[in-house]
Order: sequence, then C-alpha cells, then structure tokens
Amino acid sequence: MSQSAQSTPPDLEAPLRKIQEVAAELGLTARAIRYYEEVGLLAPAARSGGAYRLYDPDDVERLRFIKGLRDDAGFSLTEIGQLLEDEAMRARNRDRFRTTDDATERRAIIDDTLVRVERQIDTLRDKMTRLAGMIEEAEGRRDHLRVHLAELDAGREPEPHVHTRSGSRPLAGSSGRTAP
Amino acid sequence: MSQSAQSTPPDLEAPLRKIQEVAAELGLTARAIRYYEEVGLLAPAARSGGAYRLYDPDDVERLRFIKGLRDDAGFSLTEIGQLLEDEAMRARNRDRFRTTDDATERRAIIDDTLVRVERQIDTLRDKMTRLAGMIEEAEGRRDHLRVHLAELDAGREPEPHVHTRSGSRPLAGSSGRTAP
DNA sequence: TCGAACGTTTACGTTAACGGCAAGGTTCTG
DNA sequence: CAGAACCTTGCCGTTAACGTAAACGTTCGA
Repeated sequence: MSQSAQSTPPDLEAPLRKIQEVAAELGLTARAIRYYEEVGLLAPAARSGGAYRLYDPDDVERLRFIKGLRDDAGFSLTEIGQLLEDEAMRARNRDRFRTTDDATERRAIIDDTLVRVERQIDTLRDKMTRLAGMIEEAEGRRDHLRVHLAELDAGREPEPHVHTRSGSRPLAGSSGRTAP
Repeated sequence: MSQSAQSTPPDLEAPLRKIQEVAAELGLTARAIRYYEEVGLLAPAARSGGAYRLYDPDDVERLRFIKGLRDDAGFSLTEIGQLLEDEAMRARNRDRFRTTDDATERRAIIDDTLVRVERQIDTLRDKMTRLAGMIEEAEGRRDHLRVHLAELDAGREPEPHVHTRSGSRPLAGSSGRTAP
C-alpha cells in the first residue's frame, strides 16, 4: 500500500535515494527541496541517467542541516546560503578532494571548510545567547508574578474557593504594576 | 537637527511616547508596529485625544518581546500571537486588575498570566534545546575535520608552504569521507 | 512491453510581513 | 495662527518561500 511498482529504497548497498523518500524522512516536501536547489543551496549527487535526482547520505545531511537552520534557528534561505558554502564550490571541492593526491591541496580544502564550520558555530552560539537572554527575561517575569501571588495569598486568605491548587501555583503577567 | 517643532520626549514625567520614537529605540519601523497592531499583537495604551498612538513602558516591553520572538527565536507573527495573550484580553485584564479590589479576582488574573508565561518559557527552552543540538552537530563536524587535518600533517610534512598558520588551525567540511 | 507510480520542467498562484505612497489630520513652536 | 514635522488611514506593491496544476518523461514489476 506504499510501494507497488518502483522501489529500490530498501537496497542496502545503493546509498542513493529519490526526492520523495528524502523529503519524507526530513519532514520536507519535494517542492521545497527543488526550491533549495533552485536558489543554490544544494545539488543532488547524481541524476539517474539524466533524469531523476538522486541524493547520497551526504546530501541528506546537508539538507537536514538546512532544515535545522531554517526551523530551529529561524534563518532565511539567504542567510543559510551565506553560512554554507555555495553548492558549486562544494561540488568542486568534493571532486578535487577525491582526485588529487597532493596533501597540500587537500589541506587547503579542509582548512577552508574548517574556517566556515567555525563561523557557523559562532553564528549559532550567538543566536543561542540571545535566546538564553529572552528566557531569563521570561523567568524574571515569572518570578515577579510569583511574588505578587505570594503577597496576595499572605495578605489575607479569602473564602476558601473550591479549587485551591496544591502547593504554590501563583502566576504573573504582562502588567508589571503593583496597582496604585 | 532632530527636533524643531514637536518634542516632549525628554519629558521625565509622561511615560507616553509616540510611534516613531518607540520604533527607533527598538530597531523597528512605524509601519511594522502598526502592522503588529493590525494583526492583534498589541494596542497602544492611549490615543492622544483620539489621534496619535501613545505607548507606555509596558507596551514598549511587549514590543521588545515580540521583536525578540521574531528575530532571535525566529517565530512567525502567528506563533507569537498564540504565545502571547491577545491584546483584547490583555486590555481587559489590565483594567479589571486596576479597578477591582477583590483579591480572588486579582489572583485569578495573575494565575492565568503565570500559566501563560510558563508556557512561553517551555517553548523557548525547547527551541534552545534544538539549537544546542545543532551546535553540537557542528562541533562534531569541526572536530572531525581537525582530526583529518592532524592526520594529514602527521603523515608527511609537505613543502613548507609560506603561510603556516600558528598552532593548530585545521578544518573539516561538508564531505565526511576519508577518500578511497 | 505496458501501465501504475513516481519524477521532471514550466509557470502561475498564494501567504506573510512588511515598504511606500497619497491625502489629509494633529501638534508644538515661533 | 501659520507652518514644519510628525501622525493618521487607506491602498497598492514587493519579496520570500513555497503550493499547485499542467504536460510530459522515467522506472520497474507483472
């Protein structure tokens, strides 16, 4: 009920998968993946005799990273493009790295990539710092609200309303006033 | 060269500021702020005799939070709307809180807000966890690249190229292969 | 070999989040 | 009270990131 004609995905040797399979695994749509290719974020490793896009594990990893940068980090595709190396470069390096025997050239390629990865880490760390700041602010508001709650509960114990939450379940909110 | 007619912003008493002033401080545009109001994310506290929007410190805080949720956390305005209480509710609570003397009612308002703030914190923490995961992945790639670099430098020391980086500045990249 | 199931290109449509006017009202200062 | 400098409400335009549909090619099992 999921595969009748075409198949070959459970092939334990060929690490090349078609677009829909990859899309499903990553929680993307085929359209989105093609779009990413269109804007130069990635290019499939192969093209099954000039037609179908075929992705190898490396491609899938790159796609997963792209999705993370978009969903989790909230970057735009343009920003992502600046953060990653453009696909043309990646393809060239991939080839150069496999064909050359020159250790110096390999070193250059790796060195270049390392620099980029370190930049990515810095960018992500920066984002996380700002996010942590927001969390602290929110926690500040929460604590402030809890104090208010405690003050209210301490001042006087009103009629024992039926649904008295167990323990301390105070609350605070968008109004940072003590009220005049 | 920045204020000739109108002014009143350096007024140390009135905590009510006009849109452009607020926009400048937050790094937003007046248009964006009006748009946020249009989609129900906030409403100015006052309206100077039925015209100009006037924002109090509380409004500005809410705006700053909105901007953070958008820029730092990468949420859409729709998601932000679900995370914050809608403005109608906020206005009503704000009023109810100031007018009532009933401790029970105040408690209810604060409690409600607390729950929401705690939800916000959870959401932000969740996002940060995913971001941290991405950072770890990137660090993994970086370390992997460094290992490759070390291997290369160890195997043989090629011609002493001119620009030998000080210490260890290896690099890794988008190709996780050791090359056949 | 043939057809169901998938893939490809091309092109137009859609939604979110504003940008940028135009036409007119408000405010403070001189 | 004039007028510069801001503000207001429309309303149309734009960009990013896909969605969707049409017309056609590719694969592979029966």
